[in-house]
Amino acid sequence: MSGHSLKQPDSELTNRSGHHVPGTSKYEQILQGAMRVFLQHGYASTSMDRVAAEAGVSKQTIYSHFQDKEGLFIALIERVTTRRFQIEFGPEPFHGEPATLLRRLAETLLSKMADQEYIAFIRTVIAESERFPELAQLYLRTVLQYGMHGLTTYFDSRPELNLPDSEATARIFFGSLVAFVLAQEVLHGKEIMPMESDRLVNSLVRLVLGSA
Amino acid sequence: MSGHSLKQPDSELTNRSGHHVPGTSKYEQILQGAMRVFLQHGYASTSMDRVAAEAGVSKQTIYSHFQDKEGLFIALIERVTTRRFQIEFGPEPFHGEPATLLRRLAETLLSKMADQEYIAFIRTVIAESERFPELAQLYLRTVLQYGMHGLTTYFDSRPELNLPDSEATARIFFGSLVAFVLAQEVLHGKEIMPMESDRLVNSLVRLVLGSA
DNA sequence: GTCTATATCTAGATAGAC
DNA sequence: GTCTATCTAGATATAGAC
Repeated sequence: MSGHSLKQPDSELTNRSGHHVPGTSKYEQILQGAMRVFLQHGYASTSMDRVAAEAGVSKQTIYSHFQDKEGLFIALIERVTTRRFQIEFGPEPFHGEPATLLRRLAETLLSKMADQEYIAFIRTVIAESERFPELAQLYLRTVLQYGMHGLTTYFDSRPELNLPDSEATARIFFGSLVAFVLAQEVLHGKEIMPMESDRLVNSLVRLVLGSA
Repeated sequence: MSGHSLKQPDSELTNRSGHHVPGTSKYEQILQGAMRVFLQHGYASTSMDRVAAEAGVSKQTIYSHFQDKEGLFIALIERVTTRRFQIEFGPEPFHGEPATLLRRLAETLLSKMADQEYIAFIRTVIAESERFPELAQLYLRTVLQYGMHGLTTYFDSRPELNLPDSEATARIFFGSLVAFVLAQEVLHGKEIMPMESDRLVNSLVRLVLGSA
């Protein structure tokens, strides 16, 4: 809650205290351990002792690389957001015929988000979005905005689709998919109200193309 | 994590230990205090001391009404899910012309979810969905399933809408709205990628009606 | 049933040897 | 930079008086 801030410029080679850091084996080890523990139990329920044990280092080693628990958590979520869980839609994701493109986009997104680690990651970002609002916004910028921009631009290049508001339509497209994963996976809805993701994708593609 | 389970039958008049309970002033007081603290700070970061202070009772009084911290949290979320945050769509929510009905439904949902307490509530349910999966499912059943059933049935009664999959379409409808609130409010997206909710509603209504 | 006081444990963070 | 050992605060839960 204190003086932590998101680093953009120097994030790869040094941390705020100056002693550098990544590339170092221990540093990576700590982040790996921290990822498992934080994503599984959440910020507050994770102890530094547990992180140390999971990472196979001593607690003091963690504190020599990171300022405190908050600093470690921020570094972890930053890393994981901008690298591991950056959603790549593949090469030339926003080219092709509308029906093919939309279906491919939807299926790619759903398959990337189907991973258990990704589920835990989303849950954690949402859970800590009040304590760490900048991390939530980083997630939105990194993951959502790229897709939004690409799809909006694509819609704009296809006036024959007859979409009155391409940006709002892109929101509906991604929003439906994210909400589906949220309900089915994060909130354990698939056990009590199952639905094949194909049905969602089919209807979604058809709705968007329906105005043409 | 232990022997707690969701009570369905006796939830209103007794708790598991048998000494009954609601109606009691202290009991309500505790739940009120617990709501403020738990929804603001999350489960793990909330201390029983803080709940006691916020509720204006002693800690031991809490333990005489609730088995432990988990029991209190479960009772709280159950109560709040089934009463305070049950989304009512008003009288005869699923009657009328499609365009009017869909718009009214969307606007009702968005306005109910715009409340700060509701935002905090959703965040908490998602945050604790791994520790308390039954609470997440209770939320889905209570809030989502009612709307899903109503809208799906309505779609089925309107074959002229030409919707190939009414259930999937209802998912898209509610999903878009929930995801919008999640991005804009919970994840603080409105500061970095603002969008008027009217634009979403307009496009959503038009998409659904577009196949007709 | 309700309070004050307390037992017990575990957390984050640091000291000091190597 | 890395470890073991430790300090101190705050947590859950309980004991015992009224």
